[in-house]
Amino acid sequence: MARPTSFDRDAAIETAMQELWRHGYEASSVKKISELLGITRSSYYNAFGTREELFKLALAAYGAQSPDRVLCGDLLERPILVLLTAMFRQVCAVRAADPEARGCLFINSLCELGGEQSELGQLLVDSFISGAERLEELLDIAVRNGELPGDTDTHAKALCIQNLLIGLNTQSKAVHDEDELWLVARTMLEGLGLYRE
Amino acid sequence: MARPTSFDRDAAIETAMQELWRHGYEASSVKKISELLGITRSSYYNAFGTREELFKLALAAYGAQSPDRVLCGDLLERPILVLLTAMFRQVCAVRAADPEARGCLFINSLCELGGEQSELGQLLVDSFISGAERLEELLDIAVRNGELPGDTDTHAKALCIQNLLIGLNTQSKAVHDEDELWLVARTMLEGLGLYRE
DNA sequence: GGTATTTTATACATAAGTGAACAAAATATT
DNA sequence: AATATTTTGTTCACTTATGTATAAAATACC
Repeated sequence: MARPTSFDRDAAIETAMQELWRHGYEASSVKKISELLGITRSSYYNAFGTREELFKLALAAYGAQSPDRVLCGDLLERPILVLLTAMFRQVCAVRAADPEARGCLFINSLCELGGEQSELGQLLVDSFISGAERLEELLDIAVRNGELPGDTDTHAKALCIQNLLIGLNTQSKAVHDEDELWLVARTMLEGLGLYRE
Repeated sequence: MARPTSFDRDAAIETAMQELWRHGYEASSVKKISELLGITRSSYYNAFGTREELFKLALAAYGAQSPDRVLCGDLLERPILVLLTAMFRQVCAVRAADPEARGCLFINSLCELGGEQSELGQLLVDSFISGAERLEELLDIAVRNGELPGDTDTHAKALCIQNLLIGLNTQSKAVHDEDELWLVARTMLEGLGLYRE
């Protein structure tokens, strides 16, 4: 019962996400994104509200295609550590294959905004903590499944996995060779006793 | 034979560095920094040239006080791995103690600008690569000194150390407890066979 | 003291960026 | 077809930001 939008909302979010991924939050002004989308700022504000709102939508869109999304799923067929190892291999492949070396949008944003005492900064920090807790749960399951020794410090290992993810994604901005990235990931996973073929 | 500057140049660079550390490169406009320093943009341009130039000066000032500066020194009294372990402990302490959770200026900048094909982005990427090579040299010395087995893959371990540094510094934006950070560092170093008391 | 030299202040011009207001356009529903 | 509803286009008012140009101020040197 109203005028329809002249553009594809989901496609616009996707385009905006790619730009945020490329240049970060602060560099992605309403003006720039509007011009990129071929819409007026008027339409931007109307469709998405503030810059923060669109950023949150972009983060969600990113999450749906991120190589570490597998960790959020509920149904895990394969053993957890096999899945984890495969995920890291995927991360290395995807990051090395990006000609723009953008790393990970989430981690980039945490780095850019995590220190600020803004709503977005807090949101990113909270998501990071949730991610670590989720990983710890997965490792606890792995212990119960006999994939890991009973005395495994799953809390420490969960933080280490997060640490490795951060490092690989950021490092991929300087190291573009998949084998080099994988060398790091494999060495670290082996050192943590988490590597599984 | 000329009018002297009304401000302390080194102090100004230090103040600018702190601000760049806090909010990143793009957020630190000439206007903001000038107002923060209590000088006019005119003086800014005259004293430092472009924003890039001041940023490079700030990077140098940061490097001189960074917890990982020990890796650049030539004279190493203690065994290298003891020094390395101590450095990581220092990184954890310093990052946890920062009430603003700014992480590491260098790594923040690599994350923000590393992907862009700008002069600064390339400079940061190059510095990162140099850092990895320097670490590899140190590990090679450690092998020769008998601190590490002869078959150690120093290339892999050097990249892993860089990875760990990136992860800890960025993670410190979300994890403010020194013990938690150290837990990650120690677990990783032990896993890599690099931990020494 | 006069002069050369550099810093600082001020102004100018221009572009980018934000946010709101309001009218015009488009469409689904009645 | 009229209307309610939402999107879109346009304008306004304002701040931020960059870069330059030019004049005024302050000092060192002769």
